[in-house]
Amino acid sequence: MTLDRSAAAPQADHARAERILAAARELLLAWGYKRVTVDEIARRARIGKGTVYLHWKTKQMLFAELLRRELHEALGVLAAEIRENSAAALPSKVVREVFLQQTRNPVTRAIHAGDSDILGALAVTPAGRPVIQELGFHTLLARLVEVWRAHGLMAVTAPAADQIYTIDAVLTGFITGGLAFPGEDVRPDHRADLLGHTIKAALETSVTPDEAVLREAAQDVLAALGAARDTLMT
Amino acid sequence: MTLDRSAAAPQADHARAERILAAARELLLAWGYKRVTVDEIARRARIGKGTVYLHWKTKQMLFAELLRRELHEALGVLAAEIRENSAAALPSKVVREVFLQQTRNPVTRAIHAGDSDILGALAVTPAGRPVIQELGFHTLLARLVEVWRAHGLMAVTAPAADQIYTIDAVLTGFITGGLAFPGEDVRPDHRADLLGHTIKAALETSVTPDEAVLREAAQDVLAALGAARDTLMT
DNA sequence: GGATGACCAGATTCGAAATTTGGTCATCCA
DNA sequence: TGGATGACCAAATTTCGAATCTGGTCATCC
Repeated sequence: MTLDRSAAAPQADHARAERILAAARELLLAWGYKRVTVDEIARRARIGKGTVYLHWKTKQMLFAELLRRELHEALGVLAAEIRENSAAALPSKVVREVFLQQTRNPVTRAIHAGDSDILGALAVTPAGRPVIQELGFHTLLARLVEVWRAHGLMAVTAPAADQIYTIDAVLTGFITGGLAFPGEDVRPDHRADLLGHTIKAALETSVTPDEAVLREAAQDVLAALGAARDTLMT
Repeated sequence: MTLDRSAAAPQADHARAERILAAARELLLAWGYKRVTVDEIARRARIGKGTVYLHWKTKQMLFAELLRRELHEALGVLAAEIRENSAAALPSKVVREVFLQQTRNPVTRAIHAGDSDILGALAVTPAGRPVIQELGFHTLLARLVEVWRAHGLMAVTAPAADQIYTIDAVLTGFITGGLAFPGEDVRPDHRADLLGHTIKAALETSVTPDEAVLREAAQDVLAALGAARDTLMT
């Protein structure tokens, strides 16, 4: 029977962790980070509150994992698209897709929509290491720029730091949403297109890249994404 | 003596208004909108509190005028630069300059740096009409895009609304500052250059504009700026 | 008759009590 | 006997009424 238990326990453990995560996600979307209590999460997952703490050291770490998973998933989608079509590895396409993910994903959108308190939670890796959000994203962006430059998709005449800064600023601006606009709000897909066009015009090299070059670049971009995803899950 | 008074009174009135405005500006920079009291403004201007209300109906209107003046001044600088050099009327140059004004001006910077409570105050014209800030800025931007398109400085193939949106989003992103950056912060002038480059690449027509065309466009831009400035002062 | 500051009502702040909540751990089963 | 649990605790947050502050008025004064 001990065999049974030692084999079944981790399984049950895993399933239970999933239930907790699912409950946390539901509540996060419904109430926002601050309103969600560990008690309520436990109730929804039909377990005792203490049990939550058998899986995560703190509430913050629980949510950090939730967010890391969403990010992991989003990067996965991006990677899949690039594998399917090398052209998706172009700077403008990647930035466009990041914007769309950010806009579409209910969790990131919920975070962005006022509950930025949660951002503090992201600053923790599963192991407990600090700063994943900014540093992680920034590291990835820096690596991508490096790759794009190496493959001639971006000009190497301008400093990489400037290009990184520009991408970050423009992306931020489009996500923030061109502030208060009277009347008609532009649709996400259309905004994404405008963003893509802006990045392309401002940063991509004008020559249409060779298909072979594109494929090689895509490999490196995929590698960068993979590394980022791994870091995310530690 | 009544002659003397009727001639001197408006003069004194004007000078007094200036003193009040100056005191308000000082306090705004030192304390931020919310901390500043009408009492303190009056004290600094060496007048009674009630006197402030002989000039403005409310505290909000007093600060609205202060901000409108700053904006008026900023647009004046921009106009002067364009008069001196037609090339300054190019989209990228104008946006670049707006960014620099926004960054340099202590008042707008103070507002942007946390005291957004004050933004409510901007939403009032001297007459008491509503919404100057967004609507005023947006109207000007729309008019400028119109002018730039008319003179072939911007592509007319893309919808004007898209171009307006793009400019607004990019400008917002650069002002917001490419969010949290580790380590070195890019210097304002350099950021302005990157912004200019981005706008130029994304929106300006690639052909170098003829000097004559540029001069004509500059005239229209100046007219638009003048109109905006007039509206500002009602 | 223009300037003033005491005055007022509403807004803001303060602070202590009450409540909530993240996190622990003695207890309890399976 | 080890994993699950919920009563429990300290710290944080919320409440709410009192105290204070401040925008705006107006009777008074020069």
